[in-house]
Amino acid sequence: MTTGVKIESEGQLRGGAPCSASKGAALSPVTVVLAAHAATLRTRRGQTVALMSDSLETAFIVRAGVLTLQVTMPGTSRQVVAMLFAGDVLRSSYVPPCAEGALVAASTSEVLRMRWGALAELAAGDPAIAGYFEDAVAHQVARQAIHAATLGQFDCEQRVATFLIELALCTGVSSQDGGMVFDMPFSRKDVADYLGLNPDTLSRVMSRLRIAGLIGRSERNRAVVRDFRALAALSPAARSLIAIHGDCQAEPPVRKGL
Amino acid sequence: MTTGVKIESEGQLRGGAPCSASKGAALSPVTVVLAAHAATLRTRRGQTVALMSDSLETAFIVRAGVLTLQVTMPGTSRQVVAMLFAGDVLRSSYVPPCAEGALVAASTSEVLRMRWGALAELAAGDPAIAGYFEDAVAHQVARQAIHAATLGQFDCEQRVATFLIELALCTGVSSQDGGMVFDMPFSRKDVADYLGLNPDTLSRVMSRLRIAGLIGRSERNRAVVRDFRALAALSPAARSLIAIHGDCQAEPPVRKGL
DNA sequence: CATCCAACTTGATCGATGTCAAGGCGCGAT
DNA sequence: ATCGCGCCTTGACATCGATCAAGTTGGATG
Repeated sequence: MTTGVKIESEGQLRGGAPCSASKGAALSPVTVVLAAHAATLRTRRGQTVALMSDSLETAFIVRAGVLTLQVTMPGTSRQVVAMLFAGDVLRSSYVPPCAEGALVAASTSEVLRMRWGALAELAAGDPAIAGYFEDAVAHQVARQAIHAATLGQFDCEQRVATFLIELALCTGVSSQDGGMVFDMPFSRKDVADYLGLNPDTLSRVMSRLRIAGLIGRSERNRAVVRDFRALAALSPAARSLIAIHGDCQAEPPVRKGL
Repeated sequence: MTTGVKIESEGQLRGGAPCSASKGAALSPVTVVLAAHAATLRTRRGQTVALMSDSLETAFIVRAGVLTLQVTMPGTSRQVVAMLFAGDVLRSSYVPPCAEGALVAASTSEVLRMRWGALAELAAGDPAIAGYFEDAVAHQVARQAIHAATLGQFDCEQRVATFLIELALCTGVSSQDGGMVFDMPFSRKDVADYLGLNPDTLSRVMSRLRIAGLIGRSERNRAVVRDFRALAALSPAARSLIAIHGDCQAEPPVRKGL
């Protein structure tokens, strides 16, 4: 609360280039139009955003920052279902019934909120809005598929590598020597819950990667990937992630052999 | 190929009540309208449906049967990302790039296929279609969240219980004694790949459940849940699954506060 | 500057689950 | 009917990752 960063201007809250849902850039014209019909929420790290207002279905559009969508089934520890970046969208009905769902800001972030009914109406009147929403959802569903494969098939090292690559692609800036630097908006427990790992195990894997020189020792809340290529070699999902997230970065989308 | 069941009439391919995406019943008016603009694919068990035609983005609407969406990352075994039932929808862009994706019929099934662009156009002209599609997607995203929690947090017994409950709710018919009977359209390996388990482990868990009397020994391609309540008690996701899938059964869609 | 506390690290140990291999069952083919 | 094959089951064993506990770090606070 005391160290909160004041939001100055839109779109550059984080160091990295904003990662957007597929084509729609973070501050695409569509989100500007939507902003006129929506409430703009500005959140700090750790803040929880209510998923329903007045028990009405609600829609959210992330304009900046990183958030997590979490689900807790009775008797188990929470699962971080998805990381949400600029351009991503959310409906409260995306959270399963009879489960505790939470939308939590991992960093200072900016989110548009409106009734789902209002958004559906806008979308009905403007194909650009409908298309933006559909494409954002498609993008996120594809990421969810990668996440499912990560949870179901990868060993712990592959999971961690996958996570680091995703975050680096979405919020990182490359250094000239093949490395990347980015903010780490998550606690160890957050990451563990995203990857379905034990926090201790996660710590061990990170240490191993650090010793191997793939990642660097970093200050609090900051991460350094020293050798992106080597990290990518560890993750079976690397190519997919680069294809899906890469085109938000500077580089032109190469995407050979798709 | 030789034992294929001939499709006689729509909507009753499987024994159970069709499970639909939220409100839209399996053969809701919307899918009837869409059928006029789409190709109708009829598939047998094991048949793979091409996700793209002419490298154009394609949309699918499941009208009957069960299909699986599978993703394989290089160097790992496949992950069954989702089971698709009547009412569910799919865009080819839901499959991550640079990964091998496949849509495979688990049972005799019926699927509508059309260009995504054509569906988007229809949706733009008819809010009912747009709403049907959006709600179907929301429904599936919520199920994906449950699946992620299953893969990330549940132990093997909880995973198997969760799977059996989902399938029972979607395709099963209840017997009077608290049990349910349904077709088992998946091989042991399919289920294992859905749950992120080893097939041998799955076999062991099923044996344990059988010995405990929760499920019954069944003929080939058929499953019997003897004690649904006891099975539900094993799965932390049971309440969510019942809430999400239950309303395709007899009960009218209550959904208060939408 | 000293202290406190939360978050992280790391070692030792255990158990759940994966792996391998042998055996059984059922279905289709001959 | 019998054979052969694919799929499933089950036991023995190996291994990865979870758990527990002690120690360390670093930032916040007075």
